[in-house]
Amino acid sequence: MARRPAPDTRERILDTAALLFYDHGVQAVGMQQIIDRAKCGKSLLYREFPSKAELVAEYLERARRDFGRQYAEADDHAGSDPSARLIAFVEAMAEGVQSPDYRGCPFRNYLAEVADHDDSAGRIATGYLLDTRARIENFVADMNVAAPDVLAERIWLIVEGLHTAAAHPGGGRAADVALSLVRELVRDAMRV
Amino acid sequence: MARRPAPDTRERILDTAALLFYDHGVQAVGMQQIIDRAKCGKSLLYREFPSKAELVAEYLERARRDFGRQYAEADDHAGSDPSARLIAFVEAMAEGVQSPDYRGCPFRNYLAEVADHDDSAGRIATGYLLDTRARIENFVADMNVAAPDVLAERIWLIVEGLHTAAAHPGGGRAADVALSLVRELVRDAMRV
DNA sequence: GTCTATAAGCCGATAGAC
DNA sequence: GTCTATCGGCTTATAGAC
Repeated sequence: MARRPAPDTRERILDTAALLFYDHGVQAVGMQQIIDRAKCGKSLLYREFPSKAELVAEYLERARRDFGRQYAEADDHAGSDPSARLIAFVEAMAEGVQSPDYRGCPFRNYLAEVADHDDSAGRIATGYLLDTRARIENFVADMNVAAPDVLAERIWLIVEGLHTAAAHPGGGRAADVALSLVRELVRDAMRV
Repeated sequence: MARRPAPDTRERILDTAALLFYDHGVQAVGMQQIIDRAKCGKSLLYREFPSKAELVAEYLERARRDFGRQYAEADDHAGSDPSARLIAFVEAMAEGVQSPDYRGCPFRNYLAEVADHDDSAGRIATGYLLDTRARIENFVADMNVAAPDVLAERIWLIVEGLHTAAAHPGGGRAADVALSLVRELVRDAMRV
């Protein structure tokens, strides 16, 4: 018999690739870099991930799952009031940008650096954005406010700004600013 | 003497490079592509721009000048009231994202795709963002509102969101949303 | 480990104005 | 013919892929 495959190879490679992709951008990272860092051979990487495009897609897909889990957990603690759930969702996103080595949202970064949004990874990234936006719209729709479309559009704009501003110089307060503004908009919308 | 140099060579190359860089991202565009499109030889490009990094820096520097001119023109028509000048500034930025082939802010895109912000181009991009933010802060400071820092931070977040959201699917209304929200924040801040 | 494509950058070759 | 702006192939490194 031959050597048994290490069980966590795929995850280890994906971990390594994810770190590099996030820190340096997808295009700037070569397959050789990932191989060196993951301490695996080329054939092993290419057995698990048939191409770089596939590896990138898996990186984003896993990020989507991870984010989805975080948001689901935040939602569990938020009770059933739609406005509370909305705030909890924005809080969870705001928490995500607070890391000192935050370098932007992986999906937004991918869409900014790759022009073609119709490949596999691009569809995951745009899908994530559309899902996030739809989630906000659904929460707002359940809130019975006067102009739900306006409120949802505004919150979406702030969420976009949150992820972008936090990655820029002097963006350390973006999370607080976004949260306070969303809270105020929600409060005002429900008061009327 | 001998053959005269074509007068607009440098501008033509820079025009071509700018279009390609903006449409496909800086990293995805090769020097050969620029050479082919600009219908010039390699030596000519390398005589005008000693390296790709220099060419990218010139692309961003020219964009900064162009944007600066647009904003200065908008400011000329805005009168002297700081709140009107602030609104005019945001209107000018909102107009900029309305193009059907808008693919994001060139500076923000560059920072998203290149991790190292300490090279020549990166300093131009971060400088542009810091200048824009400072301009907003200065307008707000001149407005004599109760909490100028909060207002400026909020408007900056919305401006970041404007540029990001407009490049994403379904972002066609981002300009209107951002403008109406900024107008409302300014109005509320001055009412109190 | 090797192979092919392509990147950035360099230099000999070409050609057009005097 | 000569001088120089410009061209396009060449070199080396590195990419992705088998």
